[in-house]
Amino acid sequence: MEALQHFFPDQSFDLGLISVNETKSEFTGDYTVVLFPFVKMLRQKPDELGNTLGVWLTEQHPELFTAFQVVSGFLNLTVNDRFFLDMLSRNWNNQCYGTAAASGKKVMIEYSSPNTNKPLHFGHLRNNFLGYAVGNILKVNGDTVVKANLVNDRGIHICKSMVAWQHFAQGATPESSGIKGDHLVGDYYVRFNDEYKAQVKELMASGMSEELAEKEAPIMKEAQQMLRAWEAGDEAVVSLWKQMNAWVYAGFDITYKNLGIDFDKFYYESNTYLLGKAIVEKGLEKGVLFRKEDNSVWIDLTADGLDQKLLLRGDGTSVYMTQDLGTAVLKYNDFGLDRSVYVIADEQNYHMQVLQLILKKLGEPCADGIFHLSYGMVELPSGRMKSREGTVVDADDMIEEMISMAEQQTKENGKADGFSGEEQKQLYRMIGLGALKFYLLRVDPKKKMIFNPQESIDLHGFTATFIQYAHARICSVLRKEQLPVMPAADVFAGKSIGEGLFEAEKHILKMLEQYPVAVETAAKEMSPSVLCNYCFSLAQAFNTFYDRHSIAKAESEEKKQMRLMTVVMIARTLRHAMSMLGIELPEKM
RNA sequence: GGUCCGGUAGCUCAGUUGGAUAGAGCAUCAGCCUUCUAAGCUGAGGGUCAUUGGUUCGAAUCCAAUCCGGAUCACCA
Repeated sequence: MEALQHFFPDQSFDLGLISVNETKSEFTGDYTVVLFPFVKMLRQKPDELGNTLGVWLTEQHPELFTAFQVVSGFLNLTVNDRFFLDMLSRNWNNQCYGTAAASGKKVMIEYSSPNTNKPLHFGHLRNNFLGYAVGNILKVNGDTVVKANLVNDRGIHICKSMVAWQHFAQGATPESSGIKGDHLVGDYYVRFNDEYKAQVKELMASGMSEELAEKEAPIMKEAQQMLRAWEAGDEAVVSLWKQMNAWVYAGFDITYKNLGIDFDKFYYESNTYLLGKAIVEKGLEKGVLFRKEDNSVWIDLTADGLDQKLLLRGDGTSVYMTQDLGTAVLKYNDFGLDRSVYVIADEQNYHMQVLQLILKKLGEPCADGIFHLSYGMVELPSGRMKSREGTVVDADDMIEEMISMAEQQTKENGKADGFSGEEQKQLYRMIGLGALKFYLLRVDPKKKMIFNPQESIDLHGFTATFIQYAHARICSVLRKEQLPVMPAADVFAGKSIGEGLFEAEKHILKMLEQYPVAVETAAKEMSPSVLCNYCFSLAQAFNTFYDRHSIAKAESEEKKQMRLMTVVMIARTLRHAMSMLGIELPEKM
């Protein structure tokens, strides 16, 4: 690209017209320049231009290009092997290859954000993996990243669990029942709903309308009463609330740890739910917001193609949006953020659009940095998961199931023979969790996805296992062969290398050279799937090479050393990329 | 009804700012282990890129309309 710019010293035309692509495999060459864009400008036939350009490039930059071919409007350039070998000698042992220089930008990524009335389910997994991975990707790409979790720890949902616990638990605790805290609390949430349904049914049987029965069910009134007591600071209620939330957090900690996920900062809605009112007051003064007759406060977004939105109830209490306004400003003030990323399902697209627009209208500086990383819902083959219908797949169960599937398949293949018990356990974890993470991250976030249990445990093809296996094969070779011991200069002085890389070798080096670009793209698009695809292709390229050429019995000592450097760099790159996704690679499998 | 998102092989998905004969994996079929790990490799079949029109040297990609699927438009969070 840079070489090309010198060919056109005349800056009168747009250099953006130059487009360079990788050459398709059916043609000879490595990179292709598309000639059509220049034709008009230079009034030359494409093929003539291609020849002139090709001759010029190979003469001026023999260190870069060794040959060219012009095929109907496309200039295919063959890159000098030396270029790739230089890249290899510079980077094969570079721990930081792919890590970008600090950008000076501060980014917060909020994800997970669970409710504290029930355990995490399968739908949360996509959120958790996505947030964790994107946070890492941004970090590697140079940003300073704060991983945040906004815990939804208050509200009617938790009161429901509390009421049911009071009625039915007879003082059961996680310790006394042996049930994980989040599951225990979740059980009483389910119990509440059962009881509520029964009461509604009963009231309707005695002649009440459904609508009225839903309002009058005693257990629901009790929960609402409890919420009011909580907001009034009632000691007994607050103390029960603290206790049950503590159980849930202990449970979440275990789940997060099992998932390999962490956070730098926790926000709790019980601390933030009152924020935002001051912002609303300011908005009223500025005249951006208006008050209706019943004293409720609204913003009119109809001019922007949206609706009117409530920001404060008539009685002065906040709604969801009010809290979110407050939290957005709080985050910004806490860290001085350049960007604030929200990992939230696409059902909240409208909410997030409105949130950003309101902040903008209020003149809040945090508005511009807000980005909604929206992802599609995870559905089962039978349709959408519904907690009320019991079709929810529990996250803890899912993890365990994946690990035991991994164990079963590993044993069937006899792959863990000679492993110690502890090594086996670790391996099953790596494979099971890796498969799950990869399965959820390999698809573009904004597409909704169907979780197919059978497919997710498949360990062939486009999976984490495939990549882990390639890594293990490399480690196996490196255990037997001496790491490159010759100085790079000596290795590459050998004529046997300079005279021609095999296609499979060159393909790998070309891919490795492109790794930093892949990281940059993944960061720019906030898409871990870019890395999934990259790693799969690299592993595939390695497998092809491995099948075709021997490392141990290479054609010359220099070539052997060069191949060892190459596979070291492949393994390092795979680890670097996969660790951003939270996937570990075993040395043996 | 308004807004937003999606529609690519039987299935699940890639496809950079428009570029050559649209690519992977799964599934199906045919080959490859006395030699560095066969959870692998090689090959075959499989397509009206939802439909129609437009923009141009050139469209899966950009524009318009239509069809199908989903989300959302709460004094729930």
